[in-house]
Amino acid sequence: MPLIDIRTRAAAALADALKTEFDHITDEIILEVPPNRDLGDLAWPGALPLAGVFRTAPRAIAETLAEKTRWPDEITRVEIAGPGFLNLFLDRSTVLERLLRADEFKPQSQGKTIVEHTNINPNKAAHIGHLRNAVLGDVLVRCLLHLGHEVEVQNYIDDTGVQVADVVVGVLYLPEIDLAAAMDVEPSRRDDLIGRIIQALPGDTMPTPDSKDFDDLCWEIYPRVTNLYPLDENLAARRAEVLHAVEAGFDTMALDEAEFSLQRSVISGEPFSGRAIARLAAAVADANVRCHLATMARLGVAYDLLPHESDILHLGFWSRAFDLLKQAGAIRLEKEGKNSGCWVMSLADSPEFADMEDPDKILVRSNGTVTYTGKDIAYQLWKLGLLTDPDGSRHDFGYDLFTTWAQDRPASPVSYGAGDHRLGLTTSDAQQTLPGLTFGNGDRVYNVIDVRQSYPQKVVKEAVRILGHPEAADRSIHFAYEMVALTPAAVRIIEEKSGRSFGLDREQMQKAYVEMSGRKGIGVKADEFLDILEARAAEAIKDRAGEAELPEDLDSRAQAIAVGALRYLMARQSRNRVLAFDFDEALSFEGDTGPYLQYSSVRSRKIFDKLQKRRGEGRIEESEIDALAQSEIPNDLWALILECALRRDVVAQAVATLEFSLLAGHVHTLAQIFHKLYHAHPVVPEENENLRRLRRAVFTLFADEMGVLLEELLGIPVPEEM
RNA sequence: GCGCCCGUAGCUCAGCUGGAUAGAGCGUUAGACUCCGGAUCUAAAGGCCGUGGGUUCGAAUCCCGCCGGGCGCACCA
Repeated sequence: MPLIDIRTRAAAALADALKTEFDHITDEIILEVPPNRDLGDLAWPGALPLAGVFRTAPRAIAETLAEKTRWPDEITRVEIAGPGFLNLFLDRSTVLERLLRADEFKPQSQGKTIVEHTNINPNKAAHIGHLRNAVLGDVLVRCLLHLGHEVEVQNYIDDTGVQVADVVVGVLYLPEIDLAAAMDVEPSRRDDLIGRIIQALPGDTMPTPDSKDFDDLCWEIYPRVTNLYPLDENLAARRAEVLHAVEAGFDTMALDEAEFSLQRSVISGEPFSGRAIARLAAAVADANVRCHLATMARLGVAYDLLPHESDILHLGFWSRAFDLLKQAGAIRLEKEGKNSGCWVMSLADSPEFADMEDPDKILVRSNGTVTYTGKDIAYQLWKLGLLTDPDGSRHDFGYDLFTTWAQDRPASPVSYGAGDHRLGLTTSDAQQTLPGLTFGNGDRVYNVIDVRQSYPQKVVKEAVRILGHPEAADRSIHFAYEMVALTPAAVRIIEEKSGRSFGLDREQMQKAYVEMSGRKGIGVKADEFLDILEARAAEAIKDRAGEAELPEDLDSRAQAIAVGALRYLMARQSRNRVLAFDFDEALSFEGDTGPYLQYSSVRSRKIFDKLQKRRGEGRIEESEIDALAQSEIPNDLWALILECALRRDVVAQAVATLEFSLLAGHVHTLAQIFHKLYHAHPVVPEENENLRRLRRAVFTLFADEMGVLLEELLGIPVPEEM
């Protein structure tokens, strides 16, 4: 029985009294939790604004209502305080009792919610900015599931974009000496290097994440290519060719066939075959996707579907959306001016865009190719179930099984290749289906995307609106968050470690933070950082072990602590503030950190281990709950109980505002209350049986609550020991 | 220029639909259990909540102006 339940009933009772006593009708009665427990457990400040309306002193209003309201039975006492606050006191043992009996909350489903997150360009290793996206998206998913929603998680794969093309350009056209340097091998002829790169692909397996994976190879190649574009005009032309080849596709060409074709072209000096280029690009994208999945698996982040941009192209999603947009008169072909030859969406009629210098957005380039925003409109329509064919049926992808996965506990790492969960991917064969699974057609859609993409996101939303679906547009939500940047200190550390300079000038290094850039190669790679975190956690465990023997599960403990530190770091900061990444801060395990929370949880569970050994008692049992009825519950224990009761209120609030700092703050407060009263309320040494039972009850509640909050909601694993 | 975001303790940040004495962590200083784990706890010091107006019984929170910083306004994503 969460607190929101009592709140709702008390508010309803109060509304009734307001109606009968003052003839005042309202459905907006908000009961809040006062700043401290001396004042009460719930409070209603509503008498104050009503004083003017009723021409009565607020205290008098509050007094009347206190007396006349038929309060729910959990409320034992009502007080008037200050200028007219109505303060409610709860029956402590009743609340404790009901929380322990915890009838599980099963709400009605309100249709399917689709959450799109991660969406890393499949052309290089993930960096810590991508981790922010994945953690926020994943915590949103967990909260939605907790609130009883059906959720589908999609990780969009931009496999036909410029960025993948850039890496392919690098492989095919970067000077051999540079390419070999990027690959960290002896200089060699290109056909040999191509062979080595193809050999480095993970194939159909899921790579184990380490810092020498295929995505790390791409991380080195990519900036070398982008650095060269301004210096070499030919290279830019090559990029256009590659992009074209990628869009055209490769039919069924096998990878070894493509490899042979590319190598033969190197030797003969003939141009590369378009199909072979496209096959290579697909292999590069697929390899990077696998690496990204492996990285996210470390954090316990998983997905239901990998929609591919190439399938959006090949299955005519865009051409269908294009027709719909034309029919609706939302787009036009420009005949002159700077956008001549382009199809643009006019935004001049939308108030939000009216003041823009150029309120038009190009959806089809003058060379006939579609922009990302164009494809995104089609994708968004599909997600909302609005991409329909002329016969009224839903335009859909083909689907295949990418792999299966398993997760032992809610926050454990994800292991791919086994287990009951299926991860689907889209295919270009619309007839292909995955038995028992359907995708898309969501009632509500969250797009977890960097705030810097707000403008194109607004354009996509506006397109949905113009196509006659304003209510669907409102249910399509851009979950915007600020970027992760690096403190200058962090930049210096990376430069030192990698032995190269990013060439930032003095002015840039004086600022509060430096933006990461895949194109320039400035960034902290996700796996690299997780490795550092794990090493530091292992060190901390060893330090604390002192002379004692090292635990056998040192690695898994260190992993749990690393994940806890990282996920909490990402969750606790409000989303629209730039996260300036600093190694010292991120590697801290004390204070307001994930490990602090994990420790409080471990510490509480330990009580029961010791209790079992010394007294043969454990967690509170169902049969003992009645005996708690007459317990006197002191203030500090009560504060812990009340905080536990607050979970659903907090989760609902976090989802409504998309502010997980609220959830993080709640867990931190809870852990803090526990640590503070820990010594004052010993369980094992306590001889008084009633007192011991009460404490067992409260700590059972706390341990369970932390399990739900950390593992289920924040995805932070709680190790057996730390 | 237009739009969005940020400005809270020395530093990094919370502060929910306005509500009672603005909270954490780090850092600084001084302390703590022969006890269920010290990744802990106690205490001290540290705040014109950028600034000026407005609305309100009540403003860190809402509105307007200004100052400082960031981002966006691509035939990139």
